[in-house]
Amino acid sequence: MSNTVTNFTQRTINYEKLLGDFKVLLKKNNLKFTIQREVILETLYNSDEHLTPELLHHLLQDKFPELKIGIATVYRTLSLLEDSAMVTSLSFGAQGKKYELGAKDHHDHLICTICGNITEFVDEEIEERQHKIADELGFTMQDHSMQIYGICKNCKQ
Amino acid sequence: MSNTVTNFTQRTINYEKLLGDFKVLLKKNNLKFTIQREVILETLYNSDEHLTPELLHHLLQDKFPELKIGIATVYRTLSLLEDSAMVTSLSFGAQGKKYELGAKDHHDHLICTICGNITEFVDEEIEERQHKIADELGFTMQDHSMQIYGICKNCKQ
DNA sequence: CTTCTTTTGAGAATTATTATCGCTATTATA
DNA sequence: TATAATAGCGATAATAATTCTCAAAAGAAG
Ligand SMILES: [Mn+2]
Ligand SMILES: [Mn+2]
Ligand SMILES: [Zn+2]
Ligand SMILES: [Zn+2]
Repeated sequence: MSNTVTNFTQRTINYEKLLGDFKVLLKKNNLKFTIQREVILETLYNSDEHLTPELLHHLLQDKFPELKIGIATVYRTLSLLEDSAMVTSLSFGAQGKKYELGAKDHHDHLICTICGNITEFVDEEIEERQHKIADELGFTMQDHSMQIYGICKNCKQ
Repeated sequence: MSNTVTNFTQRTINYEKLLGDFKVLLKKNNLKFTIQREVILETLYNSDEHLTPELLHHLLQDKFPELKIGIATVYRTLSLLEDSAMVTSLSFGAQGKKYELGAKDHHDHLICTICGNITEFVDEEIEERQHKIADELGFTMQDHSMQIYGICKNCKQ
């Protein structure tokens, strides 16, 4: 059990709970609950992918054309959600960031350098070592991110 | 020994060797050995920091004002060096990349979220686990990067 | 409703990075 | 060393990603 690599695909929180948390957060900070913020949260929730702001914006335009959500609102809301730790971002070697809802359990990423696909995993041994290392070096650890780059099964053919 | 966290500060290659390698690399690819490429390599070698292209450009302007090195040359040369695996880059949550000479041994990073300082470390246990994980998931691992974010000793006061 | 405040979309501005181009420096070779 | 061929250079224009500005619209509270 302690040596296995686990793949996450399941959500660990339901949408109603998530939305409730979001509303509480907003109220606590004197922010308003807007339709834009709601549909952005919902769209993130319903996506299993890691989304760029641009891709998220396209999804929103497709699903909610009547709202005409602006790209600035997407950026603003992603920042808000990230600051509140409701989403996390992943920055790649090259350009841009990708966001995902943080309502999943913590995990790290295996990224195919050819097709760009991302496999998620978590390894308890590594998680433990990270804490030990931060302690030893006098850091109060807040977060960490780890990416393994390689060529996936498909791309090896 | 196998449970210790090691801090790297020393170089593992001397400059003459590095420069020789660079010249070989250039010749092999029909690229020319220019004074700009040389001083960029030298400046990277003499810096212990992780440099942004912009900061590197400033350093070059200070040390070699007569060359009037352009920012485009800095970007071009960093890309060349990265493609040739002579430097590696680190991309942060927010904006931009930072580069460092890859002539040091491989290591990961502990980054202070307040002052931005970077501590380097390597942990053999983690390195091993990373290989195992890639194998298990059918990836041919090419590289990896790991950052631990936290608050450093100084900033805790 | 009315008032007060926050948020929004559009588009301008900014920042980081890359592309273009005419001139210059390097390299190979005679 | 002189010459010719070619790659690299700096300046600057162009792009791409992100942030800012601002007037109008929407949400919260009473
Ligand atoms: Mn993920
Ligand atoms: Mn480093
Ligand atoms: Zn792939
Ligand atoms: Zn610090």
